[in-house]
Amino acid sequence: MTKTRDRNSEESELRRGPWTLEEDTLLIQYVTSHGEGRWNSLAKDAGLKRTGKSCRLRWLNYLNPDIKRGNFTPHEQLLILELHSKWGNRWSKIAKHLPGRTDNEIKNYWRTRVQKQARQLRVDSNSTKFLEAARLFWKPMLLEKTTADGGCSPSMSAAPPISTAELPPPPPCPKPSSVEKMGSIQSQLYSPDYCNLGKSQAEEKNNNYYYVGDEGVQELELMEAADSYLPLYGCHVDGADWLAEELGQSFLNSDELWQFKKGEELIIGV
DNA sequence: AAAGTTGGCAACCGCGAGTCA
DNA sequence: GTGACTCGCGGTTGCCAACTT
Repeated sequence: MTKTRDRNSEESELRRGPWTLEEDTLLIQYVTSHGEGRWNSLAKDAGLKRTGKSCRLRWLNYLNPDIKRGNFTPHEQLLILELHSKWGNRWSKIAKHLPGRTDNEIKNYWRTRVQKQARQLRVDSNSTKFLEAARLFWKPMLLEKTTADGGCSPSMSAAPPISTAELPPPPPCPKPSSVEKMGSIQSQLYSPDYCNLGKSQAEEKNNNYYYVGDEGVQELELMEAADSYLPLYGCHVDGADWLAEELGQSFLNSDELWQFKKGEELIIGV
C-alpha cells in the first residue's frame, strides 16, 4: 500500500513533454561522466524527473553528439529506399547502416516524405507499384546525384558493409519509349553489367520481365521485352535531364505523378 | 489579417525480448 | 522456473511553424 502510494506520487512528479535546457544539460553531463545504460537509475541519480525511457530516447534521438543534423543526402535517401525495400519497417536495422542517423529520424523521413508520394500516387507505400516506381525513378536519380557528388559521402564509409546477398535484385531499365520522355536514367546500382547483357545472355539468365500499368503487374514474353529493353546497353539515355533534377530532390512532383498515373508504361526486369 | 490546413519532428506508448536475482 | 526490471523497437500522437485560403 505504502509502496503503491510512493510509486504513484513518484509517477505524478515525473515530467513529460518537451525537454528544457536544464534537463538537457543535466543529462549530457551525467552521460558524459558516467556513460549510457541503466537509464532508470541514471534518471534518478542525475536528478531528472523523467522516466529512464524518456532519458534514453532524449539522448539517443537528440543529445548524442554523434547524431548528424540536416537533410538526408541523396546517398542516404538511396540507402533508405534500398534497405526499406529489403527489410521493411525495421528502422533500427536500417539506421545501423546510416551512421549518425536515428531510427526515429528515418521513420519520420519515411512517413513524411516517402508515404506522401505514395498517397499522391494513391497506392500503398509497400505496394509493388510504388516500390517499382521508386526503383525506376527515384533510385536512379539519387544514384546519379550521388555519383555527381563524387560517390559515397565520407560519413558513409563508416557504415557496416552490406553484402550483395542482402540486397534486392539489380534495378531494371525502362523501355525506350518511356525513357525517351523521362530523360537520363542510369540503372547500375549493384551490377553495372546487369543491363548490358546481350539478348542471348538475357535468355540464358532466364530473366523475367514485367509490365506495370493500371492493371497492376503483368508478366511479358521474354523476347518481346528483351527486344525493347536490351538495345539500351546500359540503360542510359541522354537528354531531358529535368526529371533527374526533380526526382533527385523530391521524387515525383504532381505533374510527374500525373504522367506516371496516366500510364507511362514501364518495363521492369525481375 | 485571421482561420484553417499541412508538414516536420520530438516525444510518448505499448509490447516483446533479454537479464538477473 | 518465475517474476520484476530494463532495454529496444515500431507505431502513434501532439506540438508548432509554415503555408494556404
